Amino acid sequence: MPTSGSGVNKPGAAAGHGRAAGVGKNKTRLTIADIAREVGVSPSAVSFALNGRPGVSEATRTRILQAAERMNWHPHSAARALGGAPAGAVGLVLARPTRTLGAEPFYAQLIYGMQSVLSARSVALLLQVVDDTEAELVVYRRWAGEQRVDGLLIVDPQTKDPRISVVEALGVPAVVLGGHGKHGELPTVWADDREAMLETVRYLAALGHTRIAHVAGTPAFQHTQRRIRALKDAAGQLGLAETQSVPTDFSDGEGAAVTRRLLSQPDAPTAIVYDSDLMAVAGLGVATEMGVRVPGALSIVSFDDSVLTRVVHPAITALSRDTHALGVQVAEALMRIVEEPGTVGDIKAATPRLTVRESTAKPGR
Amino acid sequence: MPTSGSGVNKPGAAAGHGRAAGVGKNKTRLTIADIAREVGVSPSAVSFALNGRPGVSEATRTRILQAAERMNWHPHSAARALGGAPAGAVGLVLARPTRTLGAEPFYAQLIYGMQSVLSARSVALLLQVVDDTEAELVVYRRWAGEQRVDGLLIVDPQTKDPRISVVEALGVPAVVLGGHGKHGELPTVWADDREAMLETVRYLAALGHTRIAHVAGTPAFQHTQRRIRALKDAAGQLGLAETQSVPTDFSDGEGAAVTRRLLSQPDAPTAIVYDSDLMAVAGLGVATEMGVRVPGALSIVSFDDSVLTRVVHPAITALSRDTHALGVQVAEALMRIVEEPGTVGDIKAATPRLTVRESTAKPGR
DNA sequence: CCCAGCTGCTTTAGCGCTTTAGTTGTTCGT
DNA sequence: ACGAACAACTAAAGCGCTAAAGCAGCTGGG
Repeated sequence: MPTSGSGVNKPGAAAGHGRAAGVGKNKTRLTIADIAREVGVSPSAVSFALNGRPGVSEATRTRILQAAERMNWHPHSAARALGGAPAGAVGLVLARPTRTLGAEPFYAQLIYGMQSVLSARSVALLLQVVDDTEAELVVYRRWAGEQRVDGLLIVDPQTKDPRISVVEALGVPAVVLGGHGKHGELPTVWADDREAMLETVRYLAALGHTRIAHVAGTPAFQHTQRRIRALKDAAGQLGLAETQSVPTDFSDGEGAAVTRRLLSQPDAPTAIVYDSDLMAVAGLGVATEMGVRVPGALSIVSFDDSVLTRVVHPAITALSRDTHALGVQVAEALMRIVEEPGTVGDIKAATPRLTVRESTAKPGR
Repeated sequence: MPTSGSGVNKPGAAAGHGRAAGVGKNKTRLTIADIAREVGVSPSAVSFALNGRPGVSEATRTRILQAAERMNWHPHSAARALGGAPAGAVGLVLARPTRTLGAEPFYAQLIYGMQSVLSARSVALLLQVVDDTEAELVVYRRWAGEQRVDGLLIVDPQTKDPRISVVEALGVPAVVLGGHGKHGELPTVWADDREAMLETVRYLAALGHTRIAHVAGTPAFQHTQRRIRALKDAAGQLGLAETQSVPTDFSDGEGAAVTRRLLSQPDAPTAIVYDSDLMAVAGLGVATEMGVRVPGALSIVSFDDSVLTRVVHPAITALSRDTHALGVQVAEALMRIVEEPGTVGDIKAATPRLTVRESTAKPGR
């Protein structure tokens, strides 16, 4: 039912209708007609002047601009959009189970980075948080139908991602954040997770670790798969026999539970790589609780960096990247594809670099 | 020729018209006119049917609704808005220094809670992150001028908050999150910070603490002031001589620095209350680093709760509240004030309750 | 048997802006 | 000196939708 809950709309309530000619002018919006009257020209002249198009003399243009400024006029976004202009907004949908959401500073930083590009162009960000991919698709369809957004950012690409084809079919320009390849025609901004994982494992191996575990994220995510594969490949190259990847749902609870299980094994790993900072911190907590000294008996690496990893003790070695800068890159790509579709290819963001802190050391007792 | 008056005006000339309408890709939006044509009625009949207003028979209404459904039609939000309908969006501006932003799960949870109300009504959330209050005002002015939002949520009210009067002047319905009183005519959703602080101090005093410190947030925030005052009052009532509040910028860095300073004093506090979970964790880190045992030699309480406090060791005693539920309350108030201005008064949210974990105990030696 | 009073539509107007097609008044080329 | 080219405007149409007004056809009270 496309119609049912149409926003805040409450047509019935408006029945009272005080538009009578009698009483003082009801609060009307300031329009270009007002400016036109003020300056003594036609509305179209005002439009020309405001949009920097030819058709008015410099003198008139200046007078119009000054009047608009003085009267504190702003274009009515709906009126512009109706004429075919872009909506002036891009959309971001976050599909995350409640618990984990918000624990990760990643999206907040990303959004902040995006804003520095968007707000410079006066483009708004429409944000929606939903429960699952199904709900996400509904939002995309609605936004597209309502012409609310000019572009979309799709995050956390999955291995078989239904969103790609839906968004492509809707014809809304979009950028995928997070993985290389397999996004239909949509360009992607991606970081080299594989290389990052390889670097991490090489480092741990160089320290002398052979039993390395990987507390992974949701297997449905492409980047999870890539990291798992990278670990396996690295293990092969370096001759590490006992590596393992354990999938989780990214929650601190599972991170803790898996860590407890790993550390209880007869041949417990001497190093654990966590796919998120929150899980790494939770893992550190478990180690402390079990009396496993970090980094003495266990080295810990987080695949994501943030205040979290710095604030705990010992501070956690992490793969850090400039999330703010990533947001800038993403937003720029998005603006580009909105303005000139087809001109944007895949963009490689900086590879996360290992920031060594206090949680990693030679394995020993 | 059902509707378009295209026959009236120089039919020949219309052929050469602007858009590449001539050949092939006729990428026109689906409009109610299309539905009207399909069903064999006028556009207004379609409008009536879709909006559930009288003026069409039930039979026709059904046919129209089915056609709309089948053709997957969605109302063009700009067209509706232009007619005077609400924009179908509410705005939230976060003014925060980069560093601290994102470290706090609070806003993510709040937004998630708001969405459960907003998305049920198909109202979008416009989010903007800015550097300071000045920039925030600019955004409000623009959004109001562009008629982009129907309502605003103002967070972190300050002691002398310039935003209140600006927003009131703009005439945009708004709700203030966070403090009681002094918001002009704007209603507020507030939690009883004072009571929460009193409860905390009473608890600590009951444990036997007399030297209690408070690592506060930014003094400009109303809630910071309220907490500082509450601590002072509690100290008076309970006869605690050496309490103190130290303002910070909410960052983990200052939280750590202040903690270090406090613990280095000759008569170091035996309990510290932190205004944010991030600072509490940072403080815990400093204590660990300085060899001050928690809770043995120092009790720690966080004024905000989240995964953060649970994930560290020892887990931190915190004032917890249901942020998601708060988001729901806020969004409901906002929707209400948008639809029926004047009917919303101040709303008191649940008082944060002390969740005792492992970081608090009797003061030790 | 006429018309007030419905019901169920259609027509028309208009929201604020952009855009295209005029319409002046000037200046220039020859 | 006279039309052409141009500059600087104005007029008007139209984007998709809602809402007020209009208008057929029917009903039923007098």
